Amino acid sequence: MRVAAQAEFAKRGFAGASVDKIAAAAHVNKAMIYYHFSSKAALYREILRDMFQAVGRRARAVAESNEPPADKIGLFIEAIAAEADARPHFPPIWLREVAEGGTHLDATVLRDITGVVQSLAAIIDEGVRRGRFTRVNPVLIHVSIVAPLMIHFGSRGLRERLERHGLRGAGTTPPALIEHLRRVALGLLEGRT
Amino acid sequence: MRVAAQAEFAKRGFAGASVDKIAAAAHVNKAMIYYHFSSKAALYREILRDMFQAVGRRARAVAESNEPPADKIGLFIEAIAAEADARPHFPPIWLREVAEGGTHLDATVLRDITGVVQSLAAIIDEGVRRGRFTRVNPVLIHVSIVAPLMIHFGSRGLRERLERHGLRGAGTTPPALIEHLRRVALGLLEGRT
DNA sequence: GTCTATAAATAGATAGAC
DNA sequence: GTCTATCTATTTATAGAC
Repeated sequence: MRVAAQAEFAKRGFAGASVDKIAAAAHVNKAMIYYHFSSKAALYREILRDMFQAVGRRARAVAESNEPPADKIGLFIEAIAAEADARPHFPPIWLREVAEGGTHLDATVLRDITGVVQSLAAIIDEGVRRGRFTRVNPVLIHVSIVAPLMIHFGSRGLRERLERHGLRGAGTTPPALIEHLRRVALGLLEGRT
Repeated sequence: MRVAAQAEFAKRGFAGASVDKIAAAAHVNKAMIYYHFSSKAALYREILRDMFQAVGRRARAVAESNEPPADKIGLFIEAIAAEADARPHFPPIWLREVAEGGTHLDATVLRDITGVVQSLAAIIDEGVRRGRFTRVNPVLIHVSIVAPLMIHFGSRGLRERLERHGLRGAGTTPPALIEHLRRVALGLLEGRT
Protein backbone atom coordinates (compact mmCIF):
# COMPACT_ATOMS: atom_id res chain seq x y z
CA MET A 1 0.00 0.00 0.00
CA ARG A 2 2.72 2.45 0.92
CA VAL A 3 4.88 1.11 -1.88
CA ALA A 4 2.10 1.55 -4.39
CA ALA A 5 1.53 5.08 -3.15
CA GLN A 6 5.22 5.91 -3.37
CA ALA A 7 5.35 4.70 -6.95
CA GLU A 8 2.21 6.58 -7.94
CA PHE A 9 3.32 9.85 -6.34
CA ALA A 10 6.75 9.50 -7.93
CA LYS A 11 5.27 8.82 -11.34
CA ARG A 12 2.53 11.44 -11.46
CA GLY A 13 3.18 13.88 -8.65
CA PHE A 14 0.79 14.71 -5.84
CA ALA A 15 -1.83 16.40 -7.99
CA GLY A 16 -1.62 13.78 -10.72
CA ALA A 17 -1.70 10.79 -8.41
CA SER A 18 -5.04 9.03 -8.14
CA VAL A 19 -6.20 7.30 -4.98
CA ASP A 20 -8.11 4.87 -7.18
CA LYS A 21 -4.90 3.93 -8.99
CA ILE A 22 -3.00 3.52 -5.72
CA ALA A 23 -5.72 1.23 -4.41
CA ALA A 24 -5.74 -0.82 -7.60
CA ALA A 25 -1.95 -1.19 -7.63
CA ALA A 26 -1.93 -2.21 -3.98
CA HIS A 27 -4.81 -4.66 -4.53
CA VAL A 28 -6.83 -3.08 -1.77
CA ASN A 29 -10.16 -1.33 -1.73
CA LYS A 30 -10.04 2.42 -1.98
CA ALA A 31 -12.03 2.75 1.24
CA MET A 32 -9.20 0.95 3.03
CA ILE A 33 -6.85 3.78 2.20
CA TYR A 34 -9.21 6.25 3.83
CA TYR A 35 -9.52 3.90 6.78
CA HIS A 36 -5.77 4.01 7.37
CA PHE A 37 -5.05 7.59 6.28
CA SER A 38 -7.30 10.54 6.73
CA SER A 39 -6.75 11.90 3.24
CA LYS A 40 -4.63 11.73 0.11
CA ALA A 41 -2.59 14.62 1.48
CA ALA A 42 -2.01 12.82 4.78
CA LEU A 43 -0.84 9.69 2.98
CA TYR A 44 1.56 11.78 0.94
CA ARG A 45 2.86 13.54 4.04
CA GLU A 46 3.68 10.21 5.69
CA ILE A 47 5.65 9.13 2.65
CA LEU A 48 7.55 12.40 2.64
CA ARG A 49 8.37 11.98 6.33
CA ASP A 50 9.72 8.46 5.93
CA MET A 51 11.79 9.54 2.97
CA PHE A 52 13.45 12.61 4.43
CA GLN A 53 13.86 11.08 7.87
CA ALA A 54 15.85 8.23 6.35
CA VAL A 55 18.09 10.60 4.43
CA GLY A 56 18.51 12.90 7.40
CA ARG A 57 19.55 10.00 9.64
CA ARG A 58 22.08 8.66 7.17
CA ALA A 59 23.68 12.04 6.64
CA ARG A 60 23.85 12.56 10.40
CA ALA A 61 25.44 9.17 10.95
CA VAL A 62 28.18 10.04 8.47
CA ALA A 63 28.84 13.41 10.08
CA GLU A 64 29.07 11.84 13.55
CA SER A 65 31.29 8.93 12.51
CA ASN A 66 34.98 8.73 13.32
CA GLU A 67 36.44 9.00 9.85
CA PRO A 68 38.76 11.71 8.58
CA PRO A 69 36.86 14.66 7.07
CA ALA A 70 37.89 13.81 3.52
CA ASP A 71 36.50 10.30 3.90
CA LYS A 72 33.31 11.67 5.40
CA ILE A 73 32.74 13.70 2.25
CA GLY A 74 32.93 10.51 0.22
CA LEU A 75 30.65 8.70 2.63
CA PHE A 76 28.17 11.55 2.52
CA ILE A 77 27.98 11.31 -1.25
CA GLU A 78 27.65 7.53 -1.09
CA ALA A 79 24.92 7.77 1.54
CA ILE A 80 22.74 10.03 -0.57
CA ALA A 81 23.41 7.92 -3.65
CA ALA A 82 22.59 4.70 -1.81
CA GLU A 83 19.34 6.18 -0.56
CA ALA A 84 18.42 7.32 -4.07
CA ASP A 85 19.30 3.93 -5.49
CA ALA A 86 17.45 1.91 -2.86
CA ARG A 87 14.30 4.07 -3.00
CA PRO A 88 13.54 4.78 -6.65
CA HIS A 89 10.65 7.03 -5.69
CA PHE A 90 12.89 9.32 -3.67
CA PRO A 91 14.59 11.38 -6.39
CA PRO A 92 11.46 12.07 -8.48
CA ILE A 93 9.46 13.10 -5.44
CA TRP A 94 12.36 15.25 -4.24
CA LEU A 95 12.58 16.98 -7.64
CA ARG A 96 8.85 17.62 -7.72
CA GLU A 97 8.82 19.06 -4.23
CA VAL A 98 11.65 21.42 -5.12
CA ALA A 99 9.73 22.51 -8.20
CA GLU A 100 6.60 23.06 -6.16
CA GLY A 101 8.29 25.16 -3.51
CA GLY A 102 7.98 22.52 -0.81
CA THR A 103 4.25 23.09 -0.51
CA HIS A 104 3.62 19.68 1.05
CA LEU A 105 6.59 19.66 3.42
CA ASP A 106 5.63 20.03 7.08
CA ALA A 107 7.90 21.25 9.88
CA THR A 108 9.25 17.75 10.55
CA VAL A 109 10.39 17.33 6.98
CA LEU A 110 11.84 20.83 6.77
CA ARG A 111 13.92 20.01 9.86
CA ASP A 112 15.21 16.84 8.22
CA ILE A 113 16.18 18.72 5.08
CA THR A 114 17.91 21.38 7.12
CA GLY A 115 19.67 18.59 8.99
CA VAL A 116 21.22 17.20 5.81
CA VAL A 117 22.74 20.55 4.94
CA GLN A 118 23.92 21.01 8.52
CA SER A 119 25.53 17.57 8.58
CA LEU A 120 27.53 18.48 5.51
CA ALA A 121 28.39 21.86 7.01
CA ALA A 122 29.62 20.11 10.16
CA ILE A 123 31.92 17.88 8.12
CA ILE A 124 33.34 20.88 6.31
CA ASP A 125 33.76 22.74 9.57
CA GLU A 126 35.66 19.86 11.09
CA GLY A 127 37.94 19.69 8.07
CA VAL A 128 38.63 23.40 8.32
CA ARG A 129 39.40 23.18 12.04
CA ARG A 130 41.81 20.35 11.43
CA GLY A 131 43.55 22.30 8.71
CA ARG A 132 42.51 19.86 6.01
CA PHE A 133 39.95 21.98 4.17
CA THR A 134 39.76 25.55 3.06
CA ARG A 135 36.50 27.24 3.98
CA VAL A 136 33.88 26.99 1.23
CA ASN A 137 30.19 27.89 1.41
CA PRO A 138 28.52 24.60 2.47
CA VAL A 139 25.40 25.40 0.47
CA LEU A 140 27.47 25.47 -2.71
CA ILE A 141 29.10 22.14 -1.90
CA HIS A 142 25.70 20.73 -1.00
CA VAL A 143 24.04 21.75 -4.23
CA SER A 144 27.03 20.50 -6.23
CA ILE A 145 26.60 17.05 -4.71
CA VAL A 146 22.89 16.61 -4.17
CA ALA A 147 21.54 18.21 -7.33
CA PRO A 148 23.52 15.98 -9.74
CA LEU A 149 22.63 12.91 -7.67
CA MET A 150 18.91 13.63 -7.65
CA ILE A 151 18.89 14.56 -11.32
CA HIS A 152 20.86 11.48 -12.27
CA PHE A 153 18.87 8.97 -10.25
CA GLY A 154 15.60 10.70 -11.02
CA SER A 155 16.14 10.88 -14.76
CA ARG A 156 16.31 7.22 -15.64
CA GLY A 157 13.16 7.42 -17.71
CA LEU A 158 14.25 10.55 -19.52
CA ARG A 159 17.68 9.16 -20.30
CA GLU A 160 16.14 6.03 -21.77
CA ARG A 161 13.93 8.22 -23.90
CA LEU A 162 16.85 10.29 -25.09
CA GLU A 163 18.88 7.24 -26.00
CA ARG A 164 15.95 5.77 -27.90
CA HIS A 165 15.90 9.04 -29.86
CA GLY A 166 19.56 8.80 -30.75
CA LEU A 167 21.57 10.62 -28.11
CA ARG A 168 24.83 8.73 -28.10
CA GLY A 169 24.94 6.55 -24.99
CA ALA A 170 27.79 7.99 -22.94
CA GLY A 171 26.25 5.87 -20.23
CA THR A 172 27.26 7.23 -16.85
CA THR A 173 27.20 4.62 -14.12
CA PRO A 174 26.45 5.43 -10.48
CA PRO A 175 30.01 4.55 -9.34
CA ALA A 176 31.47 6.84 -11.99
CA LEU A 177 29.16 9.65 -10.90
CA ILE A 178 30.01 9.14 -7.24
CA GLU A 179 33.73 9.20 -7.97
CA HIS A 180 33.25 12.31 -10.07
CA LEU A 181 31.37 14.13 -7.31
CA ARG A 182 33.98 13.16 -4.76
CA ARG A 183 36.65 14.66 -6.98
CA VAL A 184 34.60 17.83 -7.39
CA ALA A 185 33.94 18.27 -3.68
CA LEU A 186 37.43 17.43 -2.50
CA GLY A 187 38.97 19.48 -5.27
CA LEU A 188 37.17 22.50 -3.87
CA LEU A 189 37.65 21.72 -0.19
CA GLU A 190 41.28 20.72 -0.39
CA GLY A 191 41.99 23.81 -2.41
CA ARG A 192 43.35 22.20 -5.52
CA THR A 193 41.46 24.68 -7.61
CA MET B 1 -2.26 33.64 -22.16
CA ARG B 2 1.01 31.81 -22.74
CA VAL B 3 2.51 33.55 -19.74
CA ALA B 4 -0.39 32.51 -17.54
CA ALA B 5 -0.08 28.95 -18.79
CA GLN B 6 3.66 28.90 -18.16
CA ALA B 7 3.14 30.07 -14.60
CA GLU B 8 0.36 27.57 -13.94
CA PHE B 9 2.28 24.63 -15.36
CA ALA B 10 5.38 25.65 -13.40
CA LYS B 11 3.41 25.98 -10.19
CA ARG B 12 1.28 22.85 -10.34
CA GLY B 13 2.73 20.61 -13.04
CA PHE B 14 0.89 19.35 -16.08
CA ALA B 15 -1.55 17.12 -14.20
CA GLY B 16 -2.19 19.69 -11.50
CA ALA B 17 -2.62 22.64 -13.85
CA SER B 18 -6.19 23.67 -14.52
CA VAL B 19 -7.33 25.18 -17.79
CA ASP B 20 -9.91 27.14 -15.84
CA LYS B 21 -7.19 28.71 -13.71
CA ILE B 22 -5.08 29.53 -16.77
CA ALA B 23 -8.05 31.22 -18.39
CA ALA B 24 -8.83 33.19 -15.25
CA ALA B 25 -5.23 34.33 -14.81
CA ALA B 26 -5.04 35.37 -18.45
CA HIS B 27 -8.39 37.17 -18.25
CA VAL B 28 -9.74 35.26 -21.19
CA ASN B 29 -12.62 32.86 -21.59
CA LYS B 30 -11.74 29.20 -21.26
CA ALA B 31 -13.25 28.46 -24.65
CA MET B 32 -10.68 30.82 -26.16
CA ILE B 33 -7.89 28.55 -25.05
CA TYR B 34 -9.49 25.65 -26.86
CA TYR B 35 -9.97 27.89 -29.86
CA HIS B 36 -6.23 28.59 -30.06
CA PHE B 37 -4.91 25.25 -28.85
CA SER B 38 -6.44 21.90 -29.50
CA SER B 39 -6.01 20.61 -25.96
CA LYS B 40 -4.33 21.19 -22.63
CA ALA B 41 -1.57 18.81 -23.72
CA ALA B 42 -1.04 20.71 -26.97
CA LEU B 43 -0.74 23.99 -25.08
CA TYR B 44 1.80 22.42 -22.76
CA ARG B 45 3.77 21.02 -25.67
CA GLU B 46 4.06 24.45 -27.26
CA ILE B 47 5.40 25.89 -24.04
CA LEU B 48 7.94 23.09 -23.78
CA ARG B 49 9.06 23.70 -27.36
CA ASP B 50 9.59 27.43 -26.85
CA MET B 51 11.49 26.76 -23.66
CA PHE B 52 13.91 24.13 -24.90
CA GLN B 53 14.37 25.74 -28.28
CA ALA B 54 15.54 28.94 -26.60
CA VAL B 55 18.01 27.08 -24.39
CA GLY B 56 19.24 24.95 -27.27
CA ARG B 57 19.89 28.01 -29.41
CA ARG B 58 21.77 29.84 -26.69
CA ALA B 59 23.98 26.86 -25.95
CA ARG B 60 24.68 26.42 -29.66
CA ALA B 61 25.57 30.08 -30.08
CA VAL B 62 28.14 29.79 -27.30
CA ALA B 63 29.66 26.65 -28.77
CA GLU B 64 29.96 28.27 -32.20
CA SER B 65 31.38 31.55 -30.97
CA ASN B 66 35.02 32.55 -31.36
CA GLU B 67 36.11 32.55 -27.74
CA PRO B 68 38.79 30.36 -26.20
CA PRO B 69 37.38 27.06 -24.87
CA ALA B 70 37.79 28.04 -21.23
CA ASP B 71 35.77 31.20 -21.81
CA LYS B 72 33.12 29.23 -23.65
CA ILE B 73 32.63 27.08 -20.56
CA GLY B 74 31.93 30.20 -18.56
CA LEU B 75 29.61 31.54 -21.23
CA PHE B 76 27.78 28.23 -21.36
CA ILE B 77 27.12 28.39 -17.63
CA GLU B 78 26.04 32.01 -17.88
CA ALA B 79 23.73 31.24 -20.80
CA ILE B 80 21.83 28.53 -18.92
CA ALA B 81 21.71 30.70 -15.82
CA ALA B 82 20.46 33.71 -17.77
CA GLU B 83 17.74 31.59 -19.35
CA ALA B 84 16.69 30.25 -15.95
CA ASP B 85 16.68 33.74 -14.50
CA ALA B 86 14.77 35.35 -17.35
CA ARG B 87 12.15 32.60 -17.53
CA PRO B 88 11.14 31.70 -13.97
CA HIS B 89 8.90 28.90 -15.23
CA PHE B 90 11.77 27.14 -16.96
CA PRO B 91 13.55 25.44 -14.02
CA PRO B 92 10.41 24.10 -12.30
CA ILE B 93 9.02 22.71 -15.54
CA TRP B 94 12.42 21.23 -16.37
CA LEU B 95 12.62 19.54 -12.95
CA ARG B 96 9.12 18.14 -13.27
CA GLU B 97 9.77 16.77 -16.73
CA VAL B 98 12.90 15.03 -15.51
CA ALA B 99 10.94 13.53 -12.63
CA GLU B 100 8.24 12.37 -15.01
CA GLY B 101 10.61 10.69 -17.43
CA GLY B 102 10.07 13.25 -20.17
CA THR B 103 6.59 11.92 -20.88
CA HIS B 104 5.44 15.12 -22.55
CA LEU B 105 8.58 15.80 -24.57
CA ASP B 106 8.15 15.27 -28.29
CA ALA B 107 10.92 14.59 -30.83
CA THR B 108 11.57 18.30 -31.37
CA VAL B 109 12.19 18.90 -27.72
CA LEU B 110 14.32 15.80 -27.30
CA ARG B 111 16.51 17.06 -30.13
CA ASP B 112 16.93 20.42 -28.43
CA ILE B 113 17.91 18.75 -25.16
CA THR B 114 20.38 16.53 -26.97
CA GLY B 115 21.71 19.64 -28.65
CA VAL B 116 22.57 21.28 -25.35
CA VAL B 117 24.65 18.32 -24.27
CA GLN B 118 26.30 18.17 -27.68
CA SER B 119 27.15 21.85 -27.60
CA LEU B 120 28.94 21.36 -24.32
CA ALA B 121 30.65 18.25 -25.68
CA ALA B 122 31.83 20.26 -28.68
CA ILE B 123 33.36 22.89 -26.43
CA ILE B 124 35.18 20.24 -24.44
CA ASP B 125 36.34 18.54 -27.62
CA GLU B 126 37.75 21.76 -28.93
CA GLY B 127 39.58 22.37 -25.69
CA VAL B 128 41.06 18.90 -25.81
CA ARG B 129 42.17 19.31 -29.43
CA ARG B 130 43.86 22.59 -28.57
CA GLY B 131 45.65 20.99 -25.65
CA ARG B 132 43.83 23.16 -23.12
CA PHE B 133 41.57 20.53 -21.55
CA THR B 134 42.01 16.96 -20.43
CA ARG B 135 39.30 14.65 -21.69
CA VAL B 136 36.40 14.30 -19.26
CA ASN B 137 33.01 12.66 -19.83
CA PRO B 138 30.83 15.55 -21.12
CA VAL B 139 27.74 14.08 -19.48
CA LEU B 140 29.40 14.41 -16.07
CA ILE B 141 30.38 18.01 -16.75
CA HIS B 142 26.89 18.70 -18.03
CA VAL B 143 25.11 17.33 -14.99
CA SER B 144 27.54 19.14 -12.69
CA ILE B 145 26.59 22.43 -14.29
CA VAL B 146 22.94 22.10 -15.24
CA ALA B 147 21.61 20.21 -12.22
CA PRO B 148 22.80 22.78 -9.66
CA LEU B 149 21.54 25.63 -11.84
CA MET B 150 18.07 24.14 -12.27
CA ILE B 151 17.82 23.18 -8.61
CA HIS B 152 19.00 26.59 -7.48
CA PHE B 153 16.77 28.65 -9.75
CA GLY B 154 13.85 26.27 -9.32
CA SER B 155 14.00 26.18 -5.54
CA ARG B 156 13.30 29.76 -4.69
CA GLY B 157 10.05 28.89 -2.98
CA LEU B 158 11.56 26.03 -1.03
CA ARG B 159 14.53 28.10 0.11
CA GLU B 160 12.21 30.82 1.35
CA ARG B 161 10.26 28.20 3.26
CA LEU B 162 13.41 26.77 4.79
CA GLU B 163 14.63 30.17 5.87
CA ARG B 164 11.28 30.96 7.45
CA HIS B 165 11.70 27.73 9.41
CA GLY B 166 15.12 28.73 10.69
CA LEU B 167 17.73 27.39 8.32
CA ARG B 168 20.49 29.94 8.62
CA GLY B 169 20.52 32.13 5.55
CA ALA B 170 23.80 31.32 3.82
CA GLY B 171 22.14 33.12 0.93
CA THR B 172 23.79 32.06 -2.28
CA THR B 173 23.51 34.62 -5.02
CA PRO B 174 23.36 33.71 -8.72
CA PRO B 175 26.76 35.33 -9.46
CA ALA B 176 28.37 33.35 -6.63
CA LEU B 177 26.83 30.14 -7.93
CA ILE B 178 27.96 30.86 -11.48
CA GLU B 179 31.50 31.57 -10.33
CA HIS B 180 31.46 28.40 -8.26
CA LEU B 181 30.31 26.27 -11.19
CA ARG B 182 32.92 27.78 -13.46
CA ARG B 183 35.58 26.85 -10.95
CA VAL B 184 34.22 23.32 -10.71
CA ALA B 185 34.07 22.79 -14.47
CA LEU B 186 37.42 24.35 -15.26
CA GLY B 187 39.03 22.62 -12.32
CA LEU B 188 38.07 19.33 -13.88
CA LEU B 189 38.77 20.24 -17.49
CA GLU B 190 42.08 21.99 -16.89
CA GLY B 191 43.21 19.08 -14.77
CA ARG B 192 43.84 20.91 -11.56
CA THR B 193 42.28 18.04 -9.65
C1' DG C 1 -13.39 35.62 -32.44
C1' DT C 2 -15.96 35.51 -28.11
C1' DC C 3 -19.22 33.98 -25.09
C1' DT C 4 -22.76 30.69 -22.17
C1' DA C 5 -24.15 26.40 -21.09
C1' DT C 6 -23.37 21.88 -20.61
C1' DA C 7 -21.77 17.23 -21.59
C1' DA C 8 -18.95 13.38 -19.90
C1' DA C 9 -15.50 11.61 -17.17
C1' DT C 10 -12.99 11.40 -13.07
C1' DA C 11 -11.54 13.08 -8.67
C1' DG C 12 -11.50 12.78 -3.36
C1' DA C 13 -14.14 11.36 0.24
C1' DT C 14 -17.90 9.05 3.07
C1' DA C 15 -22.11 6.37 4.59
C1' DG C 16 -23.46 2.24 5.96
C1' DA C 17 -23.93 -2.90 5.50
C1' DC C 18 -21.40 -6.90 6.95
C1' DG D 1 -11.41 -4.43 9.07
C1' DT D 2 -13.46 -4.76 4.48
C1' DC D 3 -16.62 -3.92 1.05
C1' DT D 4 -20.38 -1.54 -2.31
C1' DA D 5 -22.60 2.33 -3.55
C1' DT D 6 -22.82 6.98 -3.87
C1' DC D 7 -22.29 12.11 -3.06
C1' DT D 8 -20.17 16.24 -4.52
C1' DA D 9 -16.87 18.88 -6.77
C1' DT D 10 -13.89 19.51 -10.44
C1' DT D 11 -11.95 18.39 -14.76
C1' DT D 12 -11.27 18.56 -19.91
C1' DA D 13 -13.66 19.53 -23.74
C1' DT D 14 -17.41 20.98 -26.98
C1' DA D 15 -21.88 22.63 -29.01
C1' DG D 16 -23.96 26.45 -30.51
C1' DA D 17 -25.60 31.38 -30.15
C1' DC D 18 -23.82 35.88 -31.31
